[in-house]
Amino acid sequence: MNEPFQEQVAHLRRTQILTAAVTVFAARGFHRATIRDVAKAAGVADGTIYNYFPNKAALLLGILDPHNESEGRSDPAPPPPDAVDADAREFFRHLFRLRWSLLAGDKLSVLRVVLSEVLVNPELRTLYVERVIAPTFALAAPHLERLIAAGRLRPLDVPLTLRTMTATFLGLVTLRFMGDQHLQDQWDDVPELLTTLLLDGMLPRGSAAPSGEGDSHGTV
Amino acid sequence: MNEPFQEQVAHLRRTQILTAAVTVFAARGFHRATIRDVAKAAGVADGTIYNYFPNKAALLLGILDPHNESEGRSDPAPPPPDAVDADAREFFRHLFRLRWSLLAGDKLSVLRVVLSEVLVNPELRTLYVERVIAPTFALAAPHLERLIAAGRLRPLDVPLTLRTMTATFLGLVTLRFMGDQHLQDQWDDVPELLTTLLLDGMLPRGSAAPSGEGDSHGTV
Amino acid sequence: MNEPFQEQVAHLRRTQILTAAVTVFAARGFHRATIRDVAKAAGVADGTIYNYFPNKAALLLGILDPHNESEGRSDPAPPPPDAVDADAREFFRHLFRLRWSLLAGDKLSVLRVVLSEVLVNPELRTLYVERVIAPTFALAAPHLERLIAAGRLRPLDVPLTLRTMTATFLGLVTLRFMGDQHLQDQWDDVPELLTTLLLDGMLPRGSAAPSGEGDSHGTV
Amino acid sequence: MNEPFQEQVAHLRRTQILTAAVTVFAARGFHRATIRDVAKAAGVADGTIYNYFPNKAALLLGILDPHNESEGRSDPAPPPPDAVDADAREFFRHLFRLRWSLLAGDKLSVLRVVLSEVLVNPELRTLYVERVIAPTFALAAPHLERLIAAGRLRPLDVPLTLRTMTATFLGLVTLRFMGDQHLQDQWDDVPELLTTLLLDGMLPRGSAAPSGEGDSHGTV
DNA sequence: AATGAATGAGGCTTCATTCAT
DNA sequence: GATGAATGAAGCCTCATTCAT
Repeated sequence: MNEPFQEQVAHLRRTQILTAAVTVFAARGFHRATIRDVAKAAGVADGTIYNYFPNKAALLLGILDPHNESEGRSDPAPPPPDAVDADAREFFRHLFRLRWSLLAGDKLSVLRVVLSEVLVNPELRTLYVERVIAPTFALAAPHLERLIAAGRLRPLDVPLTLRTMTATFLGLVTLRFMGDQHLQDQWDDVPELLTTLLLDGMLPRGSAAPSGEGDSHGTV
Repeated sequence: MNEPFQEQVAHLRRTQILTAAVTVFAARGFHRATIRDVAKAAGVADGTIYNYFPNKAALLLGILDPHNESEGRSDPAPPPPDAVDADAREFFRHLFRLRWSLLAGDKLSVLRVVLSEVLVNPELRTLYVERVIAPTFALAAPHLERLIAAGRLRPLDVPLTLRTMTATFLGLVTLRFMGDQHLQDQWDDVPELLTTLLLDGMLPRGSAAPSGEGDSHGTV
Repeated sequence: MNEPFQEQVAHLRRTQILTAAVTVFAARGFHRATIRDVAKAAGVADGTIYNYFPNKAALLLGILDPHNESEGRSDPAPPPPDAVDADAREFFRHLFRLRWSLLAGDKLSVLRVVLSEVLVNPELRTLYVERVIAPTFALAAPHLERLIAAGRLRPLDVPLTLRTMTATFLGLVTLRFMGDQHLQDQWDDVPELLTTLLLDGMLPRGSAAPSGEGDSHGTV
Repeated sequence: MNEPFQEQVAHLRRTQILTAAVTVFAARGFHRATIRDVAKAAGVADGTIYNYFPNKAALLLGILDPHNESEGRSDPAPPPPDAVDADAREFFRHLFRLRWSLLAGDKLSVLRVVLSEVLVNPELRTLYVERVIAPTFALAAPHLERLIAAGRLRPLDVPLTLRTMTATFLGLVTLRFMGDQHLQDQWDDVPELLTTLLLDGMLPRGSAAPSGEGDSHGTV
């Protein structure tokens, strides 16, 4: 009866520390940030952190764990118009906008640090794939498949296409991290651009199809 | 008469150290790698490294400097079929394949470390943008513009499109670094996929155009 | 209630480290002494020192700071017979003896190191002048001036005379540091000698005055 | 026949290196100065220095060795009016002025470094005493003794008085090194001041003698 | 004898982690 | 559980010295 209370306190302390870690890591990067930095930002003593996390790396892992979300963000979020019925274009526009909107402020800074470390730290990498990448794929794949089945999309290699789309997101964020001015300026236009680009391609409307059979699309 | 010799020796030593750095950084990451690691891998004493580089970070910078390429690779490379005349599709296919082929073995490992550090190290970031990203854009932009002018591509926001394409590359590499099995298996199919995806989009051939004119999608 | 205790402990630790530093610096000199030496002498770990001092040089500065005196020595010290009324000779005798007595044991060893470093380290130099030299001048000047005003001393260039007197002290200490046997043997006679020398000069009593007019001393 | 030539070359090289060492040590201090600094200033390679000096410390020793004087300075110098006959005052005035004039520019800077190191380096200390201090005493003592014997000076403890005088010089230089403004401004007045102060003392002319017995000095 | 690249011991300092209070 | 001082391993870098050329 009392335990739940204790647990809640503990949970809050964990969250408090993780929040501080997010801030500090975002500001200084994982390696430059010290445990003391995090402790100060969290308003606790250095040692306290070790009551909740076995070591510094665990803070990074903790950040990735949705279980530790600071607020009970309704993660599922406004689910995309789960719609085969809807326009495919509308579906992707929603999807992209949603993803984009999730990348605000702190999230973006964290992503920078996580990406940086994920590239180089196998343990974190595994976790990141498990916790973030794989679920994303798992979530999106059925949609794609249904859209294809419904003929609203070309027959695509679903896994590879998903990866490409995800890659484009990751890459755009990366480029922005690198200080790209264009991206910074037109950041909010990106989802729209992506929608068009991915759905319609770069060729002029009405151009030849891939292996360009003259009539293949005339009938559509 | 003697100087050139000494210079060559020095250049070789530099290269020797950089090569070792590449290996070590690739294996352990920049932060986990110690100067001693690099020195050992290079077969020199710790101090020797500092005869050629002012500090550890300079090793990373050195890796980025094409001036330090181990072999005098004819960097210009087989220039893409500089062709408005050619098929746009052919152009991109070449471009993608070329870029892809440049990302072999060592290069890939280096990219991992560089990316990781670039995300978090402002100095390196600047250098990377200057040395790698910006030149890439500068090189590709005219091609895109000409293709658009020739009506072989839709009127696109060139800078943003370039960034998206680059981003997709970066992102795919990143995903592969994360151990993605699909990408690993089908790595060589990626250029072809990209060509199709970017040129034709995901919609079925003959589908509606971007902002849908009157009838084109009325049937949907 | 508890804080004062912690503070006291911290103060003690500081003192403990400074004391060790004094010993080690005195024995090995500042440059030859390592942080590890000091740490061992203080019975703490290397890192602990950095909880109390930002760097090695700060140890030296700390030594100069009277705030860190190991014992709460009643610094004001037996003030010299603040006496114009008293014999000028008596005044200086007291002054010299006092100064001399302050240069005992540890103090002397510290002075050696400090002097050595002060000569060459601008930062320390500034601090030393501020903390030690200037106060000494400020303290002594009024006395001299009063004695002169009272006609007990010749009209002297007070600042320059003060500097000369201080210089003589510094120089004697320096010579002793150089191992001079005579000084070592007659160390305790120095104050008396100085008193006589400075007050009466080296000329035989009754000799000509500076600009030596024949009769000026005939009356003596 | 050739050897003398070789020797001369070697001597010149030695001198060249020592001169550079003087400059560099004066500018950066002994510890902050590196062998490379000296080598560069001398226009030779690092290793060359070790053909002439066994180690870095030897450079400092070499500086003290009059054998290595850059130019054949007429060291004996305009010997003071070796004069019992002369006025004692004149003798000291000359002496002080001479010593003072020797402390110009480079010499002063070197003294700073040497003093600093002498205080802390036993080997150098010994050498300095042997080469500089002792000879000074040896040179001056007879003069003092003769002056005393001639009744031109009070009966003084010659060794101790000499040390005091030397000390005053050392100390004044030290104070100047510490940046004392007064000394810097009135540097050239110092010899005169010293002459007066040491000969006549600080008491007003005609004041009481040391332990002031009326007649005690009438007989001198 | 001159060179200067190579050496590698050693220094200062940082900081993740521990643990007595 | 919380604290934060203490710890000490480890890293980067300097630089006196050596030695092959």
